[in-house]
Amino acid sequence: MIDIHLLRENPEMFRKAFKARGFDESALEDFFRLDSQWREKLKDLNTLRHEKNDITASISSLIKEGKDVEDAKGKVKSINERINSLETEMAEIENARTKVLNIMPNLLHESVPVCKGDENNQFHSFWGNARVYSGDLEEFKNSTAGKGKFTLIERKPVSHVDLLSSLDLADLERASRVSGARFFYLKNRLVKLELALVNYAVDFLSERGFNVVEPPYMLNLSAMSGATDMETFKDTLYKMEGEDLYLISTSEHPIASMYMGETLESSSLPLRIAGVSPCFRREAGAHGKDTKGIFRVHQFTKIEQFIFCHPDESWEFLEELLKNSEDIFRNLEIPYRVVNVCSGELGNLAAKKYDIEAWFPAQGKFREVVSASNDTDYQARSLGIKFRGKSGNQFVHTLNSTAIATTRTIVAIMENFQSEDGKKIKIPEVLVPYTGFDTIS
RNA sequence: GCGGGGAUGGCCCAGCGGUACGGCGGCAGCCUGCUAAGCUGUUUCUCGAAUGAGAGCGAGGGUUCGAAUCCCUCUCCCCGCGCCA
Repeated sequence: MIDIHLLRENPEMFRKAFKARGFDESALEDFFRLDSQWREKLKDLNTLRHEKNDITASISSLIKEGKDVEDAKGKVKSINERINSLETEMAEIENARTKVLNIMPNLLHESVPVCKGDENNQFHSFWGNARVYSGDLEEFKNSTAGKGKFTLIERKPVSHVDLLSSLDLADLERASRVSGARFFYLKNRLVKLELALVNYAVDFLSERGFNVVEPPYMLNLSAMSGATDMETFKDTLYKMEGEDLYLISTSEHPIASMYMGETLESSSLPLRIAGVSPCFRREAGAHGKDTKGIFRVHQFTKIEQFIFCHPDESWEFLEELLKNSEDIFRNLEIPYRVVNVCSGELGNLAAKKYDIEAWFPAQGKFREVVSASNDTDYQARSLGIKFRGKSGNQFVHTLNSTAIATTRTIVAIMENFQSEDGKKIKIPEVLVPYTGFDTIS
């Protein structure tokens, strides 16, 4: 949630962010109309409550003096009626105001490119030496502003979907029978590869000062809507029938809400937390995209980085999160580019977001494997997470970034580490101590 | 699931129908010729330019002129019993 006081004082700042994100600016007018109504009624309400408190206090002393209090009681009764109706009116106005406020997006960092469409995300950097099939060279060069290093290959690598069945690494058909499309049974060495990725990421982040957490896989509505923007996420989340519980779509949400309603000591900041959990996503509205294989699925495991920090430090921490994720992909030897996500494609919470997109030689494209965001105080305000500062309590800043999403990283390994004949997959060196084998064939 | 006990400010804890006591910690200041002790103030949210006012005792209802306090429903925690990987 945005800062209501800041909004009242600097509406133009928010109007600018609305425009850049392609939001309907009428929400601002709605807000100011409702807010001034609300404030006016609050004044009346407080006056009435004051009167009431005075009379109630006087009743106490009247009783002690043995005087009649019926008259005073009557007055309070009529004041109570007015208070009640005012409160009802105010609750309605406040609900409407909160609704408007909840859909309002965060302000933007000045470095965020203003435009719409993923294709307009700003190229930031490239790392690696990509294996590029001649037919994909154009796409590769365009995607890297000509700065991408590459080695041309004669044959396009086999798709991960074909490898899954030819090497007996997953059973998608039976999964679809028992659970539906976009589910999978992972099999054999791919299971170990997934566990290796998890363990590798956990060790990596532990070394970089993160505390590891396995969070609850379900959250109640209050925590979930504090941690995310339910308006956008309602199509993503699975709801448990008959329970006030939602399956998490990322461990970002249970980690963010871990400190819901708390005021932290400033000496405890920054809090670096790494979460390991499955992620459940309905992927509604993704029909027709990546329908085969395990690239886009309803359930996958993810290791997530999360930071609670002092507001002055969050921009440095965004770079730290990006660096951690980049280092992981460098260590895995997967070529990637980093993009600065443009204003029109940012989520409501993020003030800035970097995506790491790995090169997928069989698809001939860069695809998102990591998202690193600074949500500034937006998420912390919705969740009520503060710290005790020198000049009073303030909201912390929160940041999150993927470390490894297993399924996509597995696909990236299958495409980038495939032998020429498409019959073997080499295991990235850093993972071998975790897998116990160096090839899948 | 059953019975019993609980939930009060960052933390600990008192109050159990008349408007939240005290301690610890944090912050600010004072004092002391030394980072110790002591003293004073402050410590949540909302509205207001401000003196100020209002709200707030796990959540939501109810009774009452007045509820942290009494009643009802719910959530969570602790202790026992039961069940269970």
